[in-house]
Amino acid sequence: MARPEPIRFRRSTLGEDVYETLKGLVLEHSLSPGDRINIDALAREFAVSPTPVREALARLEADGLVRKRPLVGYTVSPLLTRAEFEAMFEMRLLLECASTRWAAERADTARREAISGEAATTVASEEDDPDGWHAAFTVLDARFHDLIAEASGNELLRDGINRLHAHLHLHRRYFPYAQASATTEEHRRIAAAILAADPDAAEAAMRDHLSSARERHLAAFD
Amino acid sequence: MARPEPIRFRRSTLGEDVYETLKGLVLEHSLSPGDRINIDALAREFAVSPTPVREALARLEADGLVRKRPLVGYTVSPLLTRAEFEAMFEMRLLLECASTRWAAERADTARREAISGEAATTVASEEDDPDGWHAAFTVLDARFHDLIAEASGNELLRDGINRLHAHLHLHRRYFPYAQASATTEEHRRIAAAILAADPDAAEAAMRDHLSSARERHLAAFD
DNA sequence: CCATGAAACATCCTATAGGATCCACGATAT
DNA sequence: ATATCGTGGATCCTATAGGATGTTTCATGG
Repeated sequence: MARPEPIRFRRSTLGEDVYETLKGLVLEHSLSPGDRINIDALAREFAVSPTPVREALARLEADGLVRKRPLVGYTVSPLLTRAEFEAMFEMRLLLECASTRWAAERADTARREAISGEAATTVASEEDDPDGWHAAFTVLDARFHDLIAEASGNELLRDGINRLHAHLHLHRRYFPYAQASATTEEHRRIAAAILAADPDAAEAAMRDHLSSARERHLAAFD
Repeated sequence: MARPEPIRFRRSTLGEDVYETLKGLVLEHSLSPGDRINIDALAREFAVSPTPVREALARLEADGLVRKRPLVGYTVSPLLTRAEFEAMFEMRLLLECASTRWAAERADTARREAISGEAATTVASEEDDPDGWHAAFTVLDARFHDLIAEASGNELLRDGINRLHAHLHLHRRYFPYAQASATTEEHRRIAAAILAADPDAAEAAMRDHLSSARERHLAAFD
């Protein structure tokens, strides 16, 4: 807990900036799951008053990233249990498959090509910074799935997927896995099916991808 | 805009109570879609300070019930457009069908019977209070779907469904429809299939139910 | 040695006040 | 008449301070 950066920001409102910053701290594990969050301490650290911090925490709670016990305080949400993780992947399977199918059915040409382009992109292999590499890969993965969700044309679906992605990201940071090559190949297959406007193939490819990803991640629970 | 109730509540924290109260006001249309929300005025009305009101609004924004423009103010979220409404029902179809299938597959006996019981319940037909009757029917419907979602054993799924229900409710209040008898019958079929542990039949029944409901609601857009 | 109760502490929660920003209105120039 | 600019008012946003609550510690009795 040593981040004595005053952090001078002012994009629009302090509450907004504190929210984004805090979200980043949680997602990159500068704040660990289970940690208690001292509002006054955070306020001092950010050189702001507790008021915008409270507002940011209220929003983070709605995202499920922090938990609140009234008159006691906030804590960073604990890591998913195995059961919760399985439930999360059930939900992902549901949402992502639909997202992919609809993208294959409805997306305009520009979006289809954008998805293919994203799938073709690979992370520069900086061997000297495995941690940074993993982060870059995660960003790439999130963007790929979000592009598909956007192409599905259903913003509620997109929101739901992104909401899950935050928790997936959280889990990944704790149990990084290195099988990125398989993931990239699976992404290419999905993108190809979407480009070909083949909903069945696209959904099947996404289903395979998520099933494989699920297996890869489940190893962390052993 | 005349609700001079001081509102003395103290369940746990003021922020929590204000959140629940405001949510109720929006859902029952005491605050109409598009209305500007004056933080100070609300605080005076509730006899609290603006601070907990802000916190409640931050949470409501995450629920999608209010919209925020930084440095300008909050407004009640506008009613769903036809396209958004269709997207919402697409999402509902996805989530509720899975919810029903899993409930039929996994639920324990007690929950199956609870669902059947809820489906068998009918709203007392108070002819003198059609508005109250409609509200009661809405509550019944929400509880039925939530019971199934709970029985599905996936809390994330349940959250997602309830999130959608808030918007459905909002739309319903503006365009009340009276075909409750059909709804009740459809509920019974779903409950029967779940009780019989027949996932395919349960999912199909839910699909029919939602398709019918979609048709009933879509009339409001003509 | 363990259980119970009370007091001190830390922290959260709320109210109030002032600075900052946006919007609306009106005046002036073209 | 229209467009542009400046001013006033309303409202939001943030900081500070004090009351309220939960937690912990420590002493006391069994």
